[in-house]
Amino acid sequence: MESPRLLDALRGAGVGPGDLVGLALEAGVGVGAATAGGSWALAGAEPWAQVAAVEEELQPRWVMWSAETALVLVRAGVRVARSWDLVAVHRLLAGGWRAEPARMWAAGHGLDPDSIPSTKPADLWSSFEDEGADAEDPVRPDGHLRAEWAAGGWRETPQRLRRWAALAFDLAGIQAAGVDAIPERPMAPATARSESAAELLCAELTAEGLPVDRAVAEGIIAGFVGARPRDDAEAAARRAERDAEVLRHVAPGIEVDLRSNGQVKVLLGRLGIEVADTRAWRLREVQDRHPVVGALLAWRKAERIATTYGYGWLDEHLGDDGRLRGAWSGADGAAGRMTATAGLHSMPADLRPAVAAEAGHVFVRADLGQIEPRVLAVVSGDAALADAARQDDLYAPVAAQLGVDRATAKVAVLGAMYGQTTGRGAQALRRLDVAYPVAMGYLTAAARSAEAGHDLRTYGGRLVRMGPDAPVPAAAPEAPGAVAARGRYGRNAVIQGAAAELFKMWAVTVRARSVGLGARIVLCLHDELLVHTPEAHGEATADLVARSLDEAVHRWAAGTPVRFLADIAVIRRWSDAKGTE
DNA sequence: TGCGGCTATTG
DNA sequence: CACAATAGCCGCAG
Repeated sequence: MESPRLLDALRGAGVGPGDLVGLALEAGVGVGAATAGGSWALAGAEPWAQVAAVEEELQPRWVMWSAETALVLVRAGVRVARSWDLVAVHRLLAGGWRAEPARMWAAGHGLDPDSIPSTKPADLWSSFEDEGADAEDPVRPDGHLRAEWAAGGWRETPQRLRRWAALAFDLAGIQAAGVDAIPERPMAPATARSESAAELLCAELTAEGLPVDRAVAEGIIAGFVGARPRDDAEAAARRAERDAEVLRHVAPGIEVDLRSNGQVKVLLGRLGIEVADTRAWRLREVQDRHPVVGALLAWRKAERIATTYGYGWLDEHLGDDGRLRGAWSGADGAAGRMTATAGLHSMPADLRPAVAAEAGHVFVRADLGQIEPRVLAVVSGDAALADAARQDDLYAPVAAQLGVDRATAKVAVLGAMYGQTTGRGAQALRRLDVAYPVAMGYLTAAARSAEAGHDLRTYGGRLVRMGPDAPVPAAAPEAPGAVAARGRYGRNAVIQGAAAELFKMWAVTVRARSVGLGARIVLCLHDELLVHTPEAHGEATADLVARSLDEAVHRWAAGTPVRFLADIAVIRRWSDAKGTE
């Protein structure tokens, strides 16, 4: 048991709730901490105990270089309420995805990222630069972080942890000034705090996982691909059986690799069925022409389970404790939605019955209705659309305004946000321009700016990079359609990105308010939350989720007439929830 | 072996 | 089949 010496130091320095405290820690080495009043180094094998003591007494805002620090804490059983995540805020300020310490440091100090020193020994220039310098100083004479420190050298000694924590504290101050200095985006400081908390949530999601009932999952998988094969030979036999079920519909002796779309297309051609490609919706159109088509569609579904969501998937990602784990990221490289590996965001609906609350627990499932058009109403400031967004069903008043049916109105609104220019919604789109000129103008301005290669900022202040190294056109920039593709990307990014910001604000509010109930968010799905909570607290958690939405909306868009509605249910299995709209 | 294309799933 | 994501397999270039 270590004595709470860090607590004494920070208390002595006058640290109180919400004050920034730089933090760096390494198992087996110790912990470093820093504030404006000084910095401290403490050796110790389990440095998180020091952090836990400070958290309990002082509730500071911990400055972390990345969510890796949060993951170390969570895995040691330590949860902190507040953080300033340098990676999250860097991505907000600078856009893109790359956020190594040296890059963030360079951005904060106005240094050219191309001049960041590398660790390569052949880098003579950086060796020259280092001559005569103190290797214990993490900052080089030219202002860059020393490569050896950034590559992990900061972990080596308590003294280095102290310096690393001090640098984090300094960089947080620079970033905070940066988010305060975006006059046209007053929400940016709030977004920075919310995105930081989202990184804490991601660390918890990564460490704790999603409750999955293994027996139920195996039963569902067996229904598609049969019982678990005992060895490779049996697996190959099962695979051959599935293929044979399709091939029995064609002449014997025909060799077709069903996994090769080219060969499938040739096969269909020989049967007199010409298709442009072999996508499922196209195959469905010609399903009545030959029985092999239906068999092929069923085969595709089973094949997907076999290859992606089968026994191998369970073995790789489902722990003995019944938790399915993937790596969570707080913001993708584009507009800032949360992402997760292990297929957590694209698990087939067929598998949802396997996502089951543990004994003595229930799920609270909540999903936002029509979040994107409601977000459009807020961020564009369109009074007419905001008026429509007062209703439970936004599309009903829009349809009445346009003089079209609801389905057409919905397609048109979604088309406007995605950049669709053809099809059923095209005519209604022109009516949208007349009825909601402010909202449509907002989207058009984003599209034009993106087409010209100008960066965008979301409502919450996230930079969406549209320059030469933007994530979007991977193909030649002047290829036909590339300009239009940039426009669609930018048009959508300001909506999807703002929706992601609101969603995360909701999620971290639920996280903050649910501590006393023992409720835990176990899945975030862009507009949907799944919360695992003790059975006795199901209704209380549902109320909390609803109140948290009101609180988040109030903070995100104070005074807006736009309503954000959540469908909330207390359930035992994810599949118990009614289907989405 | 790496990468673009195709396909499927989710929001 | 518009916007975003992860993931797997095929076919081809190096």
